[in-house]
Amino acid sequence: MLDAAPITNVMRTLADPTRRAVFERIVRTDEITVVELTRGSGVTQGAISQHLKSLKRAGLVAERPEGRNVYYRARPEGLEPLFDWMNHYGVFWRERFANLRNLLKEIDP
Amino acid sequence: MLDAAPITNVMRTLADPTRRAVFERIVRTDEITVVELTRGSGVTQGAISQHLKSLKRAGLVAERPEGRNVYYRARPEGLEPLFDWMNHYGVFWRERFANLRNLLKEIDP
DNA sequence: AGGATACATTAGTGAATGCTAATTCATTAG
DNA sequence: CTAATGAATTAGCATTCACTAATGTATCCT
Repeated sequence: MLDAAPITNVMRTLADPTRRAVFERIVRTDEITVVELTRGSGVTQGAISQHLKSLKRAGLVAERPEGRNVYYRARPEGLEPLFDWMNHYGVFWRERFANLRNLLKEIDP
Repeated sequence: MLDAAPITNVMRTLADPTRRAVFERIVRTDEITVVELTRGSGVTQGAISQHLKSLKRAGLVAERPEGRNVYYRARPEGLEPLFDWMNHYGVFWRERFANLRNLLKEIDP
């Protein structure tokens, strides 16, 4: 069985549309500051900082402070629990599909 | 840009550990009733029914009533928004992920 | 130094969430 | 028919969540 905690963290973090949009924007741009992220986000700078904190806790972003700016970048490894989870349950479907295919082969030669 | 609504639905639905465990159990077993799902779930039958309602709304499961039992089975296509999202933003696992996605496409009738 | 800028943090608030307990509805068994 | 079983639904409750407004803490600029 997969460890549930990291998957839950990643999923819960990305489930919120605003926070996921922040993450997506960080992924698209190589590095981006908080003010830039706030611009056009529809929420306050404080809210953005809170979302960044969540993303950081989930291992989805990393920060690089430089002067009074803080540059955020995506951490690809952070998505790994999600990938593992999907890979794990995709395998189940493959097995079932293989069985179904064999079954159909037997029935209809 | 991807449509955010289905991804949000799927992610929010699978983010809860209890509900995700229910889904995982449905995936592993081919078909399963509500009493069976309730057994060893740690929550009430009512709670399970509520989780099943969420899963159904998200397109992740389908039901087959038979007598006074209702059999639930997984709907692989329900995970497609999640696959699409990861395919778009999880660029780093592109190859691994593309393979998995093609696999599911074969399964999908 | 003093003001402005970038970001983080806090308290407080309304809304949503997951749960239980109890009820309801439908179906099967004795 | 009556009792029991499977499942859905409801009301109520405690907790969590996302947000704002305000404040705090650096850092840069003149």
